[in-house]
Amino acid sequence: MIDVKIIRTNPELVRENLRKKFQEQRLPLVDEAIDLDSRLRESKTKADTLRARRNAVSREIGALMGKGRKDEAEAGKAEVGEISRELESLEALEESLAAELREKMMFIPNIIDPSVPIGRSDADNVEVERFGEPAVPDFEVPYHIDIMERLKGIDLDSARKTSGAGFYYLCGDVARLHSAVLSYARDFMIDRGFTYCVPPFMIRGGVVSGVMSFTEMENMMYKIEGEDLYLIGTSEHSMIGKFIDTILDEDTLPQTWTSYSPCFRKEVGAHGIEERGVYRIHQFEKQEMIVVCRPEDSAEWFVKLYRNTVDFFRSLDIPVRTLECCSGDLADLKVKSVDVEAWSPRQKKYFEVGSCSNLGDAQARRLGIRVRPGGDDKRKENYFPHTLNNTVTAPPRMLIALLENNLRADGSVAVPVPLRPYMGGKEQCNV
RNA sequence: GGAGAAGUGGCCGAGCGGUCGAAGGCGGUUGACUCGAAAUCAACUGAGCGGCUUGCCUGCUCCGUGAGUUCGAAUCUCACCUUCUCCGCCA
Repeated sequence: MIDVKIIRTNPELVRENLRKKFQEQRLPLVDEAIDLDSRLRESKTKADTLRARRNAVSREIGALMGKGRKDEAEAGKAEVGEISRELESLEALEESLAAELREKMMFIPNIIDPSVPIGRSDADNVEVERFGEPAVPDFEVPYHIDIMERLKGIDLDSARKTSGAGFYYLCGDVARLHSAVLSYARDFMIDRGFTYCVPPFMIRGGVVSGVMSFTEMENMMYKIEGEDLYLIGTSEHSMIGKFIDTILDEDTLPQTWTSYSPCFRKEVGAHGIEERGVYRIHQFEKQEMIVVCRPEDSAEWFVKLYRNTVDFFRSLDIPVRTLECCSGDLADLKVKSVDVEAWSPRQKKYFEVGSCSNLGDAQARRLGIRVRPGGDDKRKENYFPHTLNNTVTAPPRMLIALLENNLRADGSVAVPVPLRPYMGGKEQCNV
């Protein structure tokens, strides 16, 4: 959600942003918001005046009662009664205008960074940089499920019976590799100065609507029946939500956290659940990183964050590239976003394994996260910090890259050196 | 799950129908004293939203959250949330 003041003072910027995102159908929202905003302020001024009068008269009644001047007090009561009746409808109007405005504002996307390439869909995303040599072995690389099955590492049939499509049992070495990747990712980020955290896996509705847009909420979140609780889609939700309604001292910034959690996603409106695979599923686990920082530092943190993921994959010798999300593919809350993609020797192309986003102050504004400026800061008033989030690694999807890139001709899979301590020293997984 | 107690500003803590956005303290900022620091003294010091004469002006809202009673609610009533203590249960 952007500041109403931007719409009030610079509506053309907001319209231009909508055009850049190919959301022309939302252009009318700008004028509607301007209109609602001015009507809201007008009715607020009116109501405030009435409230001021009511407060004054009520105070007088108190004084009169004290002096025993009952008749005059009764006259005051009558006036306040009348004001209250008048206020009733005015306050109802105020409330409905505010709700309507908020509703409109929720659908006006965040102002994207000037560096974001313009494009309609993910087909227009722009490759930024490649890291490592994408290699294709001289034997055929099977589908990842086949690799896993040969290692007796996956049971999708049982999962379909217990839970349906989009779930999995990981077994044996594959399951161990899964845990090893997460443990290694955790320690990798701790070594880079991030604080490890295991957050709640369920959060309240108020937090959910603060960290994501309504469409995302509809399409992603599982709700717990009969309670105001949702299963998190990523630990980013709990980790940013952690700061809801708080004022942070500036010297506690930047907040740099690396968190682990299972992630639950309905994947409605995405590309659907994959029948045979662990690429897009309802449940996975993820090591995440989040940063809360001063607005002027967020661009720098953004680069640092996705470089962490690149370095992580490179430490496992998996070739990756970074892909800049174009304007039309960028979620409404985001200012800028880069995907990290890993090389698939089977498909001979890169596929998404992580996503790094700068949300600007959108989440902070929705959640009421503010910063109290420190001594040397020129700012005098509390301000909204910027929030960023990025994937370190999300197995089992990440396992696809790991298995494909470390597969040998005989079907065995080499365990990359950094993972061996987490695999009891094991150097390979045998068929 | 059951029984009690409690939630007030950055923190501690008083207030328990009107003069309360809230005593007092701590912390913070500024000034005085000092070569400087400490100590001491003085002033200032919550947030959000609006208005215009943009002023260290002015109005509204906020004492866990939401409803209600009342001319008037931090203060009374109800529901919910959270915390603490005891019991039960459990990893």
